[in-house]
Amino acid sequence: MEPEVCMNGLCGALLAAEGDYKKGWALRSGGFANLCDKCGSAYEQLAFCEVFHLDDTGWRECTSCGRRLHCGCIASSAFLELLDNGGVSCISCSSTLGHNPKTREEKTKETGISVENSVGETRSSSIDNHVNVGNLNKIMLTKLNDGEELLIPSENAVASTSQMKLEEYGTTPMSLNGTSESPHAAGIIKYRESTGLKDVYGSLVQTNLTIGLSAAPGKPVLCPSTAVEETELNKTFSSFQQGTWSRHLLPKVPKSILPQGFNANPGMSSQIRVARPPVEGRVKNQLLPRYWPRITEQELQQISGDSNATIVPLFEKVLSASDAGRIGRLVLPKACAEAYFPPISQPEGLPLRIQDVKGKEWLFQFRFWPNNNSRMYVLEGVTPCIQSMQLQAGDTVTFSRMEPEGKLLMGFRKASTSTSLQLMKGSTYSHLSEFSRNVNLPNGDVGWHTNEQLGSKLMAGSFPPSEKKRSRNIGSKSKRLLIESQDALEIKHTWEESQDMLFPSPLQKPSVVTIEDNEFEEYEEPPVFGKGSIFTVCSSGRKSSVSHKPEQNQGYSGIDAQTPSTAEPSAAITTKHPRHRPGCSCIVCIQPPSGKGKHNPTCTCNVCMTVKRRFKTLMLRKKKRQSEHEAKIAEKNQLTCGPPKEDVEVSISVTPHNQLCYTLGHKEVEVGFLDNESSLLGSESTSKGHLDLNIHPHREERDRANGETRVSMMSLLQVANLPLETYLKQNGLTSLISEQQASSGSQTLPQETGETGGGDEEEDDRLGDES
DNA sequence: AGGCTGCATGGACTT
DNA sequence: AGTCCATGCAGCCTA
Repeated sequence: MEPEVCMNGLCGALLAAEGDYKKGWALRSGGFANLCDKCGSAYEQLAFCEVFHLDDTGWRECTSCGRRLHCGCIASSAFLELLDNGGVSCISCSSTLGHNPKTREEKTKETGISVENSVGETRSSSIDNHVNVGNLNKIMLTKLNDGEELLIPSENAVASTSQMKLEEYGTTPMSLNGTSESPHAAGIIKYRESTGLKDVYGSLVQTNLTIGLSAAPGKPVLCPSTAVEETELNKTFSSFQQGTWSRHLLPKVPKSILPQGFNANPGMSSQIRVARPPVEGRVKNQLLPRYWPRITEQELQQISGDSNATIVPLFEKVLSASDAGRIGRLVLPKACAEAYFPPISQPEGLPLRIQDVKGKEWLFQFRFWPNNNSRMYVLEGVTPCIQSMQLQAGDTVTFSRMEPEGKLLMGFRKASTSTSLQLMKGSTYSHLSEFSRNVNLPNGDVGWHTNEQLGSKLMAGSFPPSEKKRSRNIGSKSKRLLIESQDALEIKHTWEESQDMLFPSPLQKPSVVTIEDNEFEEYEEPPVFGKGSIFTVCSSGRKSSVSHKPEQNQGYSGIDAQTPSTAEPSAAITTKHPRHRPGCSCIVCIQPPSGKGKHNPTCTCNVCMTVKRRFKTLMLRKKKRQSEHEAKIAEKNQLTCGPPKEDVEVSISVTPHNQLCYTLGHKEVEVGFLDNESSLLGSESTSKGHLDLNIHPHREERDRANGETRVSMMSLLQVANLPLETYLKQNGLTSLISEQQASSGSQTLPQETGETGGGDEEEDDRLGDES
């Protein structure tokens, strides 16, 4: 399909070929996505005038459900004129054509900026935050509510595609003036709305406003833009470190982002979380905005009680897993530590008294470690304090200073309440407010990131790149913690899916235990991962009965779904394998690459050979253990009728994805995928007898209407009892025969007959060493 | 054995 | 290329 031109043909923008945007929800640079209200899936909407596809009417189809979606969102509204006939045109075309802008204006007057988005809901914002996009290189925003001017220099222009990276926040750009100075607004705002989860917040507009104000009234105020990256903010804000808070400039929160029942009112802006740039000049260019203390105006007002003390927010930090862990060491941002904490010259540092939200004083050791010719500052002994605050990874600790005493204060903000709940309650900084009832706002600028994390933080399963930066710091554990309460459902779902991957020992029948209306199969033997299990819920519960459905695993990636860690999603994500290097042949590193056809059955690459070796090892081990097992059974049968415990220590399973796994105790190891048409352990008539390392389980899933394919334990045992050579020949692994012969008695066999525990690791290590 | 300490490592990010 | 920082881990300490 040839790229099309903008439907009005005036701006000349090339529109994406259909195939480009229908590939899925994966975002490309400059693109953004909307969520389909029907299926919740995202569809890609490319940056307007860059590549933006409109069909004849300006509607598009959800790539998932086919539902037609309106090309409207708060961002695109900056560019689009929603036509009466349902079509869409960009503002430049619209203005040229003389389209009556009142359509949107009127909507705007009703609810601020009000544009129907893809789901038909009304996204609104204050009219004062009227979207305005000027030309690409220069934007002048004028006449704020109070008459102050905002000037966005060209180098920081909102629409500077080269600099603006709004996706850093996953937010919706908004500018701040009430008049559009640029009738030919055809700027491109790089914008990404969070996608990937069927999240109630996914459709919420996120607003990110960052404004620098000079203290001098009347002067043009440099505004780094409503959407610039942090570095830009840093640069720009450096000019305003000594400015004053300008509460009047706080943007109003779009209704749509507010919790239900939260009515917009003039005080609403007070609840916008503000990232304050550092108040002290010595770090103004060093402290990343992520460490800027964020505080809502309402919180400030709460703090501004009747106390005479002045609270100076210094910085904040999202707790990492390490910070919140039991080690009790809180890594301090270097710049923050050097800026706000006493200077230390010795690694031992010095004790630091910090008062917590309850007024309790804690004594920490503020010290540093030499690190790469630099320093790594830590607060030691924070565990009791963190536990006292019930903080977890993902929560935020805030450091402030009480003036004039200079006492350090430590507040916190729970991740679970840092967004909508806090907006609702407006008590985010209530902890901090306990410090004082009166605060003189430090001179500073306003840099606010309105609900920057609303929604984007929720993308536990698919953090948008915009959150990459922040998520990096907090890791997957933090992702878990950043999940809103509503997303507990997601966790539960994952848990269910994990349950779904358990399968009882084939040799034992599970007993059913009911826990909180959920019926669980209780296994005397450890369940096997990678096989289907039965997860049921009582009739009184939420679900009646859930049998195994391959589709349920669609949410998994091909790898994750089969790895044991899937049962612990966070663990699966946090594994970074820092010690793994190229050539590592551990089971993680040799995950079969996706894409059928990359590996032939005769492929002798490291991955294939390792898999084959392992399979061979498995078979040998299986054979040996089976013979031992049978001997034990015979022995036990003479004494008792109880089933042998060792039965399922080793098992082979074929998942519904045709994935061949073997399980050692609790440990499940993926071997590879069975060829689509073959059953590795099945009948000879259908077996091609080779491992296909590249079949994507989900693709196979779709092709396979029968659902799961399982091999009975007995057949596995039969296979295991076959002479290895026979088996290998049957299954096209003849190459391994010669290999085995070559290596028999030297390396493999002695180890194969060794201890069961750690056998895989031993082999991994050996293979790794070999490689 | 388990906890603690100090350092090393490496990915992510910045310059 | 340099820097930051989250985290792993070896070695030491302690119960």
